[in-house]
Amino acid sequence: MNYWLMKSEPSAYSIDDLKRDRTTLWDGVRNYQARNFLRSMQVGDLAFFYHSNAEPPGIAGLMKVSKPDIVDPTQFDPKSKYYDEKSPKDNPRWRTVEVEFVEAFPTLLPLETLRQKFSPEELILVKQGNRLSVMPVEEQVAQQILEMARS
DNA sequence: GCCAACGTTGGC
DNA sequence: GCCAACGTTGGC
Repeated sequence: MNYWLMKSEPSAYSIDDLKRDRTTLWDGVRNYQARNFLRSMQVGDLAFFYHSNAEPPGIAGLMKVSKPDIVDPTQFDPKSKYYDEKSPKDNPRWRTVEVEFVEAFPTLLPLETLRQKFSPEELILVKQGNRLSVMPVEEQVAQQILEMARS
């Protein structure tokens, strides 16, 4: 079982939206490194739900991978903002996963707190200029995050 | 809204 | 394959 962190702008889709929907398809990721992480996710993996471009930004909750390696349908939808005309139909470029709501933390764990607690080596998220929207989290770090978030 | 830090594109 | 120009992300 692996831990991950996935970013979403809460104005587009928040932890409360996921709580309401119970599951969602994490579509729209158009970065190869993030795509590769998505492809390596397995059912039961846990992922932190990070609110980016928020005030303040931070980790809002936890979710679980419920379906692995799904072809992202938005790449073939000309009306979608994630449409990719260059993606071959017989070899889709963009994959993703379905995630399931696990919990919303009592209070948001702000990026600032994470910066104080973890070095960039421990948690890629806090590396300056990091724009990756899907990233792995070390198990030890994940445990500490859970402890902080739940207390 | 600004802009630094990226990732991508395309000419050469 | 290099790299300048461009577009995007996301903290502030």
